[in-house]
Amino acid sequence: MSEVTMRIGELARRTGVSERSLRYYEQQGLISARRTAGGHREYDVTAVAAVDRIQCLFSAGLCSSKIAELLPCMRSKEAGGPAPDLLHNLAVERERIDGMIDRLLASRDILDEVIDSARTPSAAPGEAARSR
DNA sequence: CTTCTAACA
DNA sequence: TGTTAGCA
Repeated sequence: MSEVTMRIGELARRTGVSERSLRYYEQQGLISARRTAGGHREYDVTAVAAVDRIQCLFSAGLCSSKIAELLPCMRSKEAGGPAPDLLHNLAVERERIDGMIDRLLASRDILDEVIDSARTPSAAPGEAARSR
């Protein structure tokens, strides 16, 4: 079976994130890794899920600094609760993501229009009706 | 061969 | 980010 720890090469392979990016994540304080006697980064299996979540947040448009603030709030309940303005930032990000979702749905509708018309030669979408 | 850091044809 | 250099 797979070991409980892995080095950067395997974490990169398992997450699809480049080793370069993994080291960058660490510089930004997004992930942590202990070092072997030789100075090589050593990750435990939970790092895979951690990197996946970071990627998820990055793809949603959050910058590394926001992600860095957000992550610690997931591990355990901060003594005193999440920072006051952090909560505000997250609400703003949430609204932005809602906007992205709307645009994605609209984009999908446009693709569906083309896909559907290709299946049914009946009508032509938009004005692109030059089907040779 | 793999990883590390630092830096840029 | 990629990629490369020079080590360990």
